[in-house]
Amino acid sequence: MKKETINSISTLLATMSDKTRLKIMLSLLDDSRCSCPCDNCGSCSHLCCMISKCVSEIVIEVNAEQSLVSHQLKVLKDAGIVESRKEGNKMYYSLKDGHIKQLLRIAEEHVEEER
Amino acid sequence: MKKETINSISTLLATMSDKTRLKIMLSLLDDSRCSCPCDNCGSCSHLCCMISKCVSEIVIEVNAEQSLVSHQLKVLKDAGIVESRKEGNKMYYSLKDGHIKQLLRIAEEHVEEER
DNA sequence: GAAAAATATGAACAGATATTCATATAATAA
DNA sequence: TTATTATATGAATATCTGTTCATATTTTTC
Repeated sequence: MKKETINSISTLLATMSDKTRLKIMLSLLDDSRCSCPCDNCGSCSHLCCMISKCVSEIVIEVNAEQSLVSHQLKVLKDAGIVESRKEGNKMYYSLKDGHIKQLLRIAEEHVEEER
Repeated sequence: MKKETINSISTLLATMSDKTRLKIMLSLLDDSRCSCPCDNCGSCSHLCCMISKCVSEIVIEVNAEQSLVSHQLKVLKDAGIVESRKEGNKMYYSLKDGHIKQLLRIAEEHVEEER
């Protein structure tokens, strides 16, 4: 495997491992609002199941300071994990692709089986 | 999601994100010696595809100091990512389950698509 | 235009951890 | 028994980074 690939995987996993960022990602794949017809929303990786939330919503859900959430959203965006769109003075963030969802699901499976 | 689960996922991903440990894990899922009949060894998560290598083999493959490899193998073992068995004065390590293989494969897919 | 709301950013600090060096332990060989 | 090989471990250091605080920027509302 190429050195560059190893570096990228390392960065991806390190970025995903922080607790604050983990909570942010999990709040972005919460499918409570999802209307995806796949009947499998909890575990699928369809982009249509990716919801978007503005910063202040995320701040409430992860129960962290606004500046911290903004800092970490920037880290997630720079890592290519989330994307954003502006609407008025609000900024909406969402997971960028289904791989993140898959990674989180498998990681959860793993730790659940470990106990 | 439970706080404890989030903590465990965080620890798992942080443990996997270190470059030295990543190289160790990748060397343990290298399937060049695998004789699995599944015809899908590169991407399957069968335990029969998990090979085991002794410390000195790993040291050569990841090109790191012996003490560093031993330190990181301990971290991986404590995290439940690898398991070990002793044979004479050699210690053989292998990946503990298929989830790690899946996580690495999806992470690799993700970073390859990003470029 | 001024105030308020929403978000971003810079600097500083504290805590964590990867790496190295030296050395210890354990098993094998001579 | 002594030497050698294989692995593990403890301590120290240096680097990295998550968090906080203060403040800046941008948009909306009054």
